Amino acid sequence: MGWTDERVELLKKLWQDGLSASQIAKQLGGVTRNAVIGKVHRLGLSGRATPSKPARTVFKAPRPARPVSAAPSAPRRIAEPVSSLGPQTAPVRYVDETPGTATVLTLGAHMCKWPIGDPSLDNFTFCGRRSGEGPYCHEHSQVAYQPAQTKKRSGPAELARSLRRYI
DNA sequence: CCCTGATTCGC
DNA sequence: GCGAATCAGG
Repeated sequence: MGWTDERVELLKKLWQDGLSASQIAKQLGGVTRNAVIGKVHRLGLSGRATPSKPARTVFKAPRPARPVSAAPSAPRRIAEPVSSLGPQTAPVRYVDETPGTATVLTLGAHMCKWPIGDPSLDNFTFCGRRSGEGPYCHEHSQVAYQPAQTKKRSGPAELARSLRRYI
């Protein structure tokens, strides 16, 4: 298939709508994403808010490093919250609150290590509030350590299946 | 390994 | 002009 006026027009539209090359290729049909990209370049279109990519190549925000004052040795291990429990865990609705104030650098021994935000982003922080014995503060502990799914599901079949996972 | 766009280069 | 192969990155 060649690039008819219609197809080129559609390509332009989709590209500037923010679709990825592969998505456009799939929608146009008969072309690969390489063909789409090649055409895009030839048309002089390029640079665009790409989804799923900050597209922030060049400058990489030179880690300013916060003031920091305490916690000379921050714990390395990052505890991860248990999020995969049974189906349906809507009840939990703490969320939001005050954004974490602790960074991986300022995170102290007795600070809540509940992750706030996307760890892949640079504004990622930890809850940072006081934590007791465990790694999390009172509130986040409740979220992290939910009872192993209360009632329901306790039949022989379920039990057998759940046990098999640990063999 | 999935994805993204960018570039090259034989056709 | 075209696009597969390849590159560079998240």
